[in-house]
Amino acid sequence: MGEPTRLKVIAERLNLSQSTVSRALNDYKDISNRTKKLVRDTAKELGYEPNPYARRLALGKSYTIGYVMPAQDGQLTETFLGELMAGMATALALKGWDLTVLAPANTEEEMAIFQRIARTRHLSGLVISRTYSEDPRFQILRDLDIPFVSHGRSNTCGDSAWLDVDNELAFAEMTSHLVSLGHKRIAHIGGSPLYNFARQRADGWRRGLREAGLEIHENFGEATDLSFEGGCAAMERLLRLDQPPTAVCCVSDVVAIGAMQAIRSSGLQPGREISVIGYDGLELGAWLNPPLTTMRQPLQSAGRMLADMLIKLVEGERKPTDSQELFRASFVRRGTANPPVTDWPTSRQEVR
Amino acid sequence: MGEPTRLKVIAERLNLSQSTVSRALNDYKDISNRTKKLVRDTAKELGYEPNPYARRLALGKSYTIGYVMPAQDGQLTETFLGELMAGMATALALKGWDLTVLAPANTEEEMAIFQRIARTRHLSGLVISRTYSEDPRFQILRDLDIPFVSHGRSNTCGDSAWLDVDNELAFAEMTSHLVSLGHKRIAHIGGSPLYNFARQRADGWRRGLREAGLEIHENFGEATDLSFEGGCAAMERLLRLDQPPTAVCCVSDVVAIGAMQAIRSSGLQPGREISVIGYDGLELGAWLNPPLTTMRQPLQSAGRMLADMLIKLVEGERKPTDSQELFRASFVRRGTANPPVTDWPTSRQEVR
DNA sequence: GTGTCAACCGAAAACGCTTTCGGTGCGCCG
DNA sequence: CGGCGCACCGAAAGCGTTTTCGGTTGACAC
Repeated sequence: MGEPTRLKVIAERLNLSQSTVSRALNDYKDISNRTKKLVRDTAKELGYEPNPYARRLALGKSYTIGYVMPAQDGQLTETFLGELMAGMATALALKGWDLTVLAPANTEEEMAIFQRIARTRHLSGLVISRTYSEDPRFQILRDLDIPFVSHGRSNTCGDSAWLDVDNELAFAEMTSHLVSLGHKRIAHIGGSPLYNFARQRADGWRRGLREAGLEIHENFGEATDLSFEGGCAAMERLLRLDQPPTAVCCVSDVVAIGAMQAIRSSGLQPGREISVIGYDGLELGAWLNPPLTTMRQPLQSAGRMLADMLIKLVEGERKPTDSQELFRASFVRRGTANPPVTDWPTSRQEVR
Repeated sequence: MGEPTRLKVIAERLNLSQSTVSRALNDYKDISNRTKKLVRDTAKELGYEPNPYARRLALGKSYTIGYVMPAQDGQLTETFLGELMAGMATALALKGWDLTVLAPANTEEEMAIFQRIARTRHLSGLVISRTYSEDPRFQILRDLDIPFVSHGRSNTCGDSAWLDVDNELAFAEMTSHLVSLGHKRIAHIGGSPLYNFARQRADGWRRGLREAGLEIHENFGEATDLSFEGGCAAMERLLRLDQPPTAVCCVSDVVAIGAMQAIRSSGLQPGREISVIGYDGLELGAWLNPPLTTMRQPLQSAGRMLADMLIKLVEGERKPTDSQELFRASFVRRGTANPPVTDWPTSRQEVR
């Protein structure tokens, strides 16, 4: 309805110039305290809010960053998107910045978006996620001189800014937890090593075994789809081994749930003959029986941190090399990680 | 690195005025075809992209809409957020519009955001979601004259624009499907009627019963938390009835999974003694055993549609009253909806 | 009484785009 | 040959800020 109030009207109302009003509001020191107060009061009274686009034009800054949604390969059921974005949005709003969403359908579109940003500078920074082990985006964004923070590291991330959870540590801990329960035959169902987090988690599993002085059976290291079916198939392969594992670390909760399914349909019970640990901390894991033991990474706080890091980067308050944050995942003890049972797999034939 | 190319440089390069170049690019009819082609070619060659903020300032339009994330009451595990936002973002990008995310922590913050938008007009429209049966936001946004589309209807939505899925129809269909399987004692585990979709779904259940000529036992109509525990507790209450139901329609998959849990822990099997149907079409429902029968609503397309509707609204190409879209949920047949077994609940005592 | 300095403010340019208005040429008709 | 209309383009204003630069006061010292 009513036209927004502009600098002009509050200037006219006070018989001041626009520039005085502007400087009063921006707390310049060559404006008397009396007029500052006067200006601020009437600004508040009239409900003045500066026009962001005029402001951005004048200042040559965009006060906006973009979040590049993970390319929609499969389903976009990533349950973490909501929390992560909420975290970013709130942290940005605190400083008057905006968050815009970019949803490239494929790599070409993503590249086109990067090019456009480089040309118009209408976004002053980006947050990218779902990083690959060899991820060309790092080099491209550096070449285009677009400030960015990645959620997840990469082999190619070089000196750029990132925030990651210590996947390797998490899976080392997961493994050693199983060791402390008495397990000796511990397998890993991982994802494609093209995904950097999958590689890190597999590394963590190996490190956990090494630190426990256990041998690494390479046929205990499965790589599969990041899906229920993938976990199912991988677990079936493990179950067909001569000496199957007594515990498995799974790259994700969804994969773990698939593994549980495979265990159950071979007549065994997850958490008894074979312990299972997932990763993600999905709520739904608690609804299974037995409820899935897992590890959870912080998301809202990660989102806030990503935003804060990027702002500092854009403002030049910090260099990329000083913007590298490693979060730690926390254990969620539920029902599928228990000491091994003694009569298995020795008595395996009888079970079938 | 390099400064973005501006109108000025391409004007100088061609010995034309800025205004000519601008009009050439915007296809004004008082520019000769020859110069239009000339201008466009060098614009492409130099990789020209207009500065969006200058453009928005000059035109007085923002070419940006906001998506108000559901307030973070509990967990933000809404699995649909990603898909919905991806749909909106892609539809907007097609027309050169931006999507910004708003994440108010509570109602006061939400109101403050609305006020600010009304003052600055820096967003030309909003998409709101998670609507309540009595939702004050409709009136407020109308009063503030902010164009908006709601994802979900409300009693208070009046003449405004909305996109909704026909919840009532879905639950009527769900119920009549159970009737066609032979069920006569069909219960409903719903959510708080404060949520409009919960009220609609309960209505659909009643309508399904009515259309089948079945009596409506009001103690078959449960209302509970939208959570696993809520579904669990409600189902336990139903199981304690003298004559328990042989089938339940659940307001959501998560609630349905809770109900399944309660059924199982009372010694019965979901899909045999008691059929269960959920709603949402969550992937994870397929991983349970038996896999959960459910209904799915379109999300990516809903997001695209929401964006398109809002653009038309903002551009004045359509009135809110002509922007009301009703989607239809589709059945996902899995394993928990089967004909009733004959020896139950007659032989109930023996089962226990 | 003149000069100096600080304190305070206004005029105006700039950001990069759109759009109105007016002004050239040219052909064409009367 | 005067006038008219058309096709094409440039100058300039405007969008709402910020910021530079300069100018006006008054006080104060010399």
